[in-house]
Amino acid sequence: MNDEDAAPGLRIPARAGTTFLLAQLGAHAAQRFAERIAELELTPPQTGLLRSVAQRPGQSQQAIAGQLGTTPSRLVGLVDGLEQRGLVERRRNPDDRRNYALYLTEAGRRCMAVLGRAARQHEDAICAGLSETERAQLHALLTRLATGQGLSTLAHPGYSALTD
Amino acid sequence: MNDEDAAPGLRIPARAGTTFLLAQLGAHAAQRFAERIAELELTPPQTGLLRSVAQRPGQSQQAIAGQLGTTPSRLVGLVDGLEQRGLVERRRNPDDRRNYALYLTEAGRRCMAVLGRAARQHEDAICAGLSETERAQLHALLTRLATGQGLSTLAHPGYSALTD
DNA sequence: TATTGTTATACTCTATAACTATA
DNA sequence: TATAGTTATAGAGTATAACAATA
Repeated sequence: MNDEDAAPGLRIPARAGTTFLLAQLGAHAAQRFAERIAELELTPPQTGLLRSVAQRPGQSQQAIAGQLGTTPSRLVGLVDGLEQRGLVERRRNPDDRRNYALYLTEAGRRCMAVLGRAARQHEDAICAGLSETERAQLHALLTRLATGQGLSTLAHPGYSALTD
Repeated sequence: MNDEDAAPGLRIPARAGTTFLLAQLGAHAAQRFAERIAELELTPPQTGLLRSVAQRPGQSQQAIAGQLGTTPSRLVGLVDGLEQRGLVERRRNPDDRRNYALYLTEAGRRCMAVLGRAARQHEDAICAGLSETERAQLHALLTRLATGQGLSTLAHPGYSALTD
C-alpha cells in the first residue's frame, strides 16, 4: 500500500511510498540475483549458506540455521546438496559426535570467488544510473535504515530465500 | 551475496552490498506491512488487488492479473474473498457477458482509507531515524533506481505477494 | 475459433513433529 | 533427560492446463 492519501475520495498515488519502493526494488534485486546465480546452478538459499560457512567456518548446522532464520531440518537438504557437489564439508566433532562442523572445501572457496564477481556485476546492474557519490549516499541511508530496524549483516527477517 | 570481495582468501564482508541491503530491507518492510494489515484481516495480495481496483475502476480480472504480474486463475479466489466481505463488486458487462468489471464498494473505499493510514504509519516506522531531508533524498534515489530498472508504479516483478 | 472466467491438478518451498544417535 | 541431526508429513502459495460460457 503506497497510496499515501487513499482518503475517502480515492486519490491516485502521485508519489510511490518509500517502503513500497523498498519492497519493490528489494524483490526485483533478489530476483535478478537469483537469475544470475542460476547460471552457476546455485539457488539463493544455497548462496546464503555458503556465505555463512565462509564467514564463520566450523559452525554447527543448528547455529547456521539460527543465523539464517530458518529451521535445522531445512539445512539438511541444503548442506546435502552442497556437500555432494564438493563445495562444503561436514566434519564430525570427536568430542561431541552429535554435531557436525561445516567448512568450505577448496572448490567451495573458488565458488565464493565466482559468486563475489557475480555480486559485483549484479550491484553494478542495479545501481546503474547512479553516480559514485549517489551510490555512497544510498548505501549510507540504507545502512542507517537497517540499523534502525535491528537488521544484522547475516540474519534475515524470514525471507532467506530472497536474500542476496 | 554481498561479499564484495570474496576473493580466494575468503574475506569477511566489512561492508554489506547495496543490493543486499535493498533485498533485506525490502523483505523486512514487506513483512512488517503484512503483519500490520493482518490486523485488518487483509493479506498483501488482497491489498494489491484493492489498490489496483481503486486506481482504475472497471477493469476486467484479466487486465488486473496482467498489472499485478499474476495469473487470471489466481485472481478468482482473491476477488471471491473481497467480494464476500463486501469490499469489491463484480459487475457484468451487458455488451460482452464474458467478462466482469471490478469496482470498489462504499465499504471498499472506507477500507482503502484505513489502509492509507496504516501505510503512513508503516512508512514512519520504517523510516524512523531519518530526517525529513534524508527521507526525501532516499526517496529520490530509490525512484531513480526503480526507473532505471523499468519498474512501474503498479506492476511488480513477480513477487506480488510481498508488495506493499 | 477465440476469449473470460473458472476449476482441477500439480509443483515448490518451507515448517512442524516424530525419530535416531549420541551425550 | 536433553541435544544435533535427520526423516516424514503437512501446509501455504502459486502456476499450468483443462473446462464452460460467451462471443
